[in-house]
Amino acid sequence: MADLIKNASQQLREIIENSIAGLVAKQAVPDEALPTFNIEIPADKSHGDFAANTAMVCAKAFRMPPRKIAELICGEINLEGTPFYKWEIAGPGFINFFLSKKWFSDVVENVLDEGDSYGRTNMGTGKKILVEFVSANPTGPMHVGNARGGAIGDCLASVLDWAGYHSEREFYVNDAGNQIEKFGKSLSLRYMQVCSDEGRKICDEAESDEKACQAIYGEDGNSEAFPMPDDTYRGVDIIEHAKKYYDENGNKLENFSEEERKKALVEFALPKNIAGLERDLKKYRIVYDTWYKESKLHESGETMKIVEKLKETGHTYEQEGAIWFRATDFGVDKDFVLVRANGIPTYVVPDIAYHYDKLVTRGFDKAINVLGADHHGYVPRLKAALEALGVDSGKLDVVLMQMVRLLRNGEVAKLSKRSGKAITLVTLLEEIPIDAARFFFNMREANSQFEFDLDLAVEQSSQNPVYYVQYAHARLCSLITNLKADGLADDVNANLELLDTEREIELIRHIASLPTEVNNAARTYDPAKITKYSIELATLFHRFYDGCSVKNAETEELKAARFTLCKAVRQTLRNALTILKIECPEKM
RNA sequence: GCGCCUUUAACUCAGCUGGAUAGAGUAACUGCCUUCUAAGCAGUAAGCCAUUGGUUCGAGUCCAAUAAGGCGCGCCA
Repeated sequence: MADLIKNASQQLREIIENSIAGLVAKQAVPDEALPTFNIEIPADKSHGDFAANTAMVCAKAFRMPPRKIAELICGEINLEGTPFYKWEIAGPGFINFFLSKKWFSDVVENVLDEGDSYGRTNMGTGKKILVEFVSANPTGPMHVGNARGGAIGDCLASVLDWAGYHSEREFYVNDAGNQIEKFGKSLSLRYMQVCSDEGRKICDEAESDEKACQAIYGEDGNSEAFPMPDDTYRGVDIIEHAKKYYDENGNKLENFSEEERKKALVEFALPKNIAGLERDLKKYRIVYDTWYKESKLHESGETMKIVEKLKETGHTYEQEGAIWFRATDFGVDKDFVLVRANGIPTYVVPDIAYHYDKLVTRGFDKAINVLGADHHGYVPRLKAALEALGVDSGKLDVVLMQMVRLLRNGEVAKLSKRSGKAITLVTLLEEIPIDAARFFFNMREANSQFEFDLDLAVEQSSQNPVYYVQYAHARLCSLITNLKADGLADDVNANLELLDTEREIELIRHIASLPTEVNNAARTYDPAKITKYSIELATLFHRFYDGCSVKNAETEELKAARFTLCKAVRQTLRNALTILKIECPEKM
């Protein structure tokens, strides 16, 4: 798990600190506390591989001009035995350092040594993080927002894993509460329609089940043959469930009480829906460690226990028959209701119990929720309640994602091209490749509203970044295969210090930064950084390919060195794409 | 009304804890295939980093105000 960039940067810091200590000992500079200075990677490569702003931040404390300080520091430096071969004072007082050829050669070797685990770091020191994402309502199909949340959450969990955390994926199943009531009511009404003479007539006249649903739903999908009240789900999927139940069990529920009928239909349809969510997400390459059911919290009594616990904290009160939580005690602008006047808790209560379970009962060091931005108002409430319960609310982090707008022909697309129905996760994946979906949803950071160009995602051209990256991989594979066929041994012993043209150096430098980038992505909860990394790596490789022939290299030694570099590039690209769960085609 | 997010090239977006001349991809224009995959590469052009103040050696980055856009403020989830 070597991170050569981090190592070099740390060594550099020590070199500078030692140098200043030497100056202090000689009384060349005042014995002041050393201000914190930065070691950064300059954007402009002519400024070296690392730059230190030490001289500038010390100007005040040392009461000397920055360049003078820089000269003193450099006078004390001995680079022998370090990864650097020279320093240089530049600009207002930056000290720039240049990495030696040996260092670049070590990078390539290191990648090949570490293989499939190159890029992994131990930043997380095994801390347990639970990533909850999608958690779509099981009463209906997943929408495009869930598709984005799925890609982001899944890759985030993956990035955290690579950064040395123990990450788990979880789906919170809202299989209780009001929306399940609504689900039952909708199913019940649809079932009664199917049982009715008129409804069955419509079904019988239709040629297929799908047509039957369409007929009940209405020709244009809007005006329904049987109008449904406002507080019901009107999707075709509800009709399908009702009809399926009727086909399998007949009209036996017709004379049941409304409650019993709802119960039977929910028990029939809900598991099918949940299984459907699992199946569809799996197709999207998302596999959860846990499917956590809300109903479990009710059955075990945890929900009501949380209310009691909150009461004990003294931060609750009763008003108009309802139990309120005094969130204003925790800096939230409004109090909120925990238990309604009718005795039924609001959705927040099981949510509090659920997060208490994550952080206390199950002992995760961190819980991350990937949520739609429309839920942002709810986060401070949840945190306030956790604080009241003595849980450090800093352990709960939320990644908010903005809405996605799908574009087709430059216009906002609402309906699926194939089915003509609203675009769901499933219909989206029928329209565009899974690689493209996962890649595109991870091209932008979560907290930016973005436009998803459907035409571009299916396009098989250079304009489509996912193909651009995959093409680089295929090119590498073909190149490596050809060279092997040409007689190059897979384990050829190459002098990698021969790789010294600008394109080669740039490529190696970028290869070296994968561990750093993994850490950055984990620290900022932003897997899009890995997507960008892979695009950049592809660009640098294509540039290398164009400028440095491997097959026709000037010497056999150089050929072997470039061949080895190509293997390292392929390994690095594979690892980046593996984090994102994007396929690495060997041929295109 | 209160709160959160956003504002960088014609378009879509990067810009890590403040650093040197603000970057990429599209679109536009110009070149490069008898040579390892042209699904590629090189080049040109394109900017008052929304506006105004402040903090300091130094601001796209931090703070405040303003403007425009998105979202949230239920005994809905």
